[in-house]
Amino acid sequence: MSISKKEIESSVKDKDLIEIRRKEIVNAAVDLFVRKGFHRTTIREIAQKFGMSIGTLYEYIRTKEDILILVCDYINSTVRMRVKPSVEITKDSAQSLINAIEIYYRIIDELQDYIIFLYQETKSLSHENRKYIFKSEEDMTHIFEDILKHGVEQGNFKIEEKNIPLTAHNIMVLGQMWAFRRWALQKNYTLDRYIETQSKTILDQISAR
Amino acid sequence: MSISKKEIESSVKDKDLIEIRRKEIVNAAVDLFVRKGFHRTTIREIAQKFGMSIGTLYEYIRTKEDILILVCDYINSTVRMRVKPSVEITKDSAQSLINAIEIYYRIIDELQDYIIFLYQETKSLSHENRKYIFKSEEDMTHIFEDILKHGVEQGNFKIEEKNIPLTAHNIMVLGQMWAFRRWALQKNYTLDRYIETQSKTILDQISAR
DNA sequence: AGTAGTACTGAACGAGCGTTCAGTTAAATT
DNA sequence: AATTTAACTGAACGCTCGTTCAGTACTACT
Repeated sequence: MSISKKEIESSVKDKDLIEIRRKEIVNAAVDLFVRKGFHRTTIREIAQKFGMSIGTLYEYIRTKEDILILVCDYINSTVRMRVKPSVEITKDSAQSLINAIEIYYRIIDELQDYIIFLYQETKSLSHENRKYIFKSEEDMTHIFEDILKHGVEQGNFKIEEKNIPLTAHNIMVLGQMWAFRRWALQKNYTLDRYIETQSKTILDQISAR
Repeated sequence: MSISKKEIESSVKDKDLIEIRRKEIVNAAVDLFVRKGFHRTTIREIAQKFGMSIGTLYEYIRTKEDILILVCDYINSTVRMRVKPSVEITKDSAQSLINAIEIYYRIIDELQDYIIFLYQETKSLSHENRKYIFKSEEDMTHIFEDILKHGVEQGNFKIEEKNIPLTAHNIMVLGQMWAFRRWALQKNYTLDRYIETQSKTILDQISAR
């Protein structure tokens, strides 16, 4: 699931302990990063937040960017792990899609601060690690692509083959927009209404008439 | 047009000179910010880039954040100033909308680095200045709202009254997505094709059948 | 010529921060 | 009991960077 975790070196030998400590690090860092941003959060704060010394912290990571990778990875897999098992592709393609959209959009609402954080701090990652985050986002896109493809095969949806990926991206971005445009949207719409309206719009668009 | 410019204090008296120097500052800063990000860019680099001393630079701004405000403001007004005059509301609502979308999406393509920058660094602004940027984005949204409203009145579009703002946001975000999802989209689609497909999708959605 | 005001200069200040490392503690091994 | 190893500690290092300010250059007015 998380490739990057394994790639970050540590001077501690005990693999289980690494797992435990890194979870503590991520838990402390995620809050601080989301609230204050990556650059404004200091190593000192992160260490202090769960009562570890700076020295020990540095036994489990090499640089501050490592923590950012851990956090980004954590957010991404949280979203993915909660969407994937709930999504099911049934014969009723429209209903499958509506379900998937609802699940995804509700998670975005719940984790909106984290989603915004991802949008804003991905750029602070090195090229290679950024690619990893994009990869993870493409995995999510595939979930929707699969539903769409299946719907097309069943004759329920009408989308040109080569537009399926684009449609999947549209569905995702219209969801993420709930987070990063909240200053406008959440003043005027409730989440329920938003989900309903957007799903209807998307379905109208692709339904075979 | 630019409220914030007037609000940033300067110890220099000559208003015209302030205008000139600030343009130089913005020109130098915009490139560096977009390339390296706000936090990684130093005052020294900005000053050096156009051969001004650090001391002088500080005669025209109070803090580094002032430069960020100037840059964000510059990007926003550039987009707005290039879209607004080109948009016209004619009797052919569909054509008006297609035109507006094309103009806006092409500018996004041209200024994609700047758009991404705005998305990522708005959070570095103080609460008040962030509100100003959101305000500016809402102004852009109104351009599309007006076209939609007019189309509804003419009986060409079929959108529920209270969904007009949401539709306008959708149109904008589907454009901006071309920039911040370029790692996926620009591999698989050309700009022309993207504009065509998205416009058709949007129009299908709102056209009175 | 003298004075005042304006724009400009860049060395110096000082605070903050990521990172290191000499040393401590405690458990495991011999 | 002695020795080795693993995990942990936090003061100290060194560097960066935003910001200031005493001083210079130049112009305009008296």
